[in-house]
Amino acid sequence: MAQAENAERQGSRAGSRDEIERAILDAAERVFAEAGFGGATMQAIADHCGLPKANLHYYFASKKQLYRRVVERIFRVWLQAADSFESSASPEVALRRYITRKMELSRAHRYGSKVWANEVMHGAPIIQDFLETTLRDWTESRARVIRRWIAEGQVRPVDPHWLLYMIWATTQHYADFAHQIETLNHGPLSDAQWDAATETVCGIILRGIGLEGGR
Amino acid sequence: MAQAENAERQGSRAGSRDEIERAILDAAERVFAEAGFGGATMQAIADHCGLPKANLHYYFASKKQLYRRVVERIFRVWLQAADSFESSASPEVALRRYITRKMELSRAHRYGSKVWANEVMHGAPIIQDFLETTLRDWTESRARVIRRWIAEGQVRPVDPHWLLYMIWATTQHYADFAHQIETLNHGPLSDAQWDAATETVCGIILRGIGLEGGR
DNA sequence: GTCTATAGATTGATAGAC
DNA sequence: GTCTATCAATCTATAGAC
Repeated sequence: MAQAENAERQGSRAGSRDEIERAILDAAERVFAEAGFGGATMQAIADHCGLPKANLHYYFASKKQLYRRVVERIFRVWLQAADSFESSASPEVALRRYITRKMELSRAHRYGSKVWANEVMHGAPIIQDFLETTLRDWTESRARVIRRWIAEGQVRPVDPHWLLYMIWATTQHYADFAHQIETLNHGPLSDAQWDAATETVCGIILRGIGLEGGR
Repeated sequence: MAQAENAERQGSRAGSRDEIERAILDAAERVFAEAGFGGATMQAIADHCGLPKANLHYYFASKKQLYRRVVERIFRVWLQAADSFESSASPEVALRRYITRKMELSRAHRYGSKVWANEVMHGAPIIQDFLETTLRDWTESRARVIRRWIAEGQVRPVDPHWLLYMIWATTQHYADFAHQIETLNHGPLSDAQWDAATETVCGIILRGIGLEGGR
């Protein structure tokens, strides 16, 4: 009943507080991605979610805080993809699944990827602590797995870091440089093209470290 | 004599007009890279080259024009790297040389690479015509070369575009995400690490498309 | 909880003395 | 060609009516 009262008070057009916040975060993610933090304006974000500008300051105290919430949300998506790198699986399965998941994320969360890239390019003022803790721990943990594969003779000897950077770079490129890719492609990639690109990325990397078609 | 008069008139501290413009462009490249176009301020650029803010407007009419000049300069560096992809060479030599050159550029021109990435991520408002002409022509020309290699059985069958995107993504990642890499590495990459990363990138890609160590 | 109006701060750009 | 002072525009953030 308290819920219904609440909905009443909010008027008919508006959704719940969570829904409105999500709408604002979606709009902000897109505007931050396309204009950068400095180039983004609260007015543009308000326009993109059909809200009066002042309302944004009711839900989020400041532009900086809104930006921080956007970045935190992207971080959760990143963690989700990181989990798909299962150290218990074979190198073929683990890497193929991880690369595929990262490609899917680049397609589904283009704007999030761009915000992340912007944040890192600008020196990671917001997520520096995350880089030094969660990301570093995750990277070293997977590096150990890859070194184990190498010791077992399953994978050609490479520094795991250069391999991981290559996977991150290549998959995220399809989001961050989507505009360039779509210009060269005379339009957005089709489903078939996404599949082909994913397969090619998997193929080159797996074969490049000595997997698939062995020797 | 007219030259000496000119130097006289400019005062003792300042260099030639070209030197001052270059100093401004260097500073602008760095500030645009680290803050984005919207986040960059003329004041910050002026501080970075030790000039009063108003002088910037004497040499460059507007912030937008200064930005355009920075991007044009980066484009010339890009063209220089593109030339290292020699279609007359063997696939091993051509690709290894191109990748190596791109890695060198990522190391030498970190800020330029970031400005380029920013520009593309924001929809390439300035360089769109270049993407549709020079870049597209270059890409299709090299795609034809790669398809020829494939037809000759020298390279495994892959869509040349996915291969080129992979090379661009991986090499530019070392500039654009330098902050993340240096955080994970506990400091800048050493000469030996740059060499090792370059060698690993070459090795994985060449082997991934069936070159080096054949089968 | 929503919206209009505006205060307060920043910044791009220019005027004018030197 | 250099530098100080300042205008004009823009944007974040808030006040206050509804």
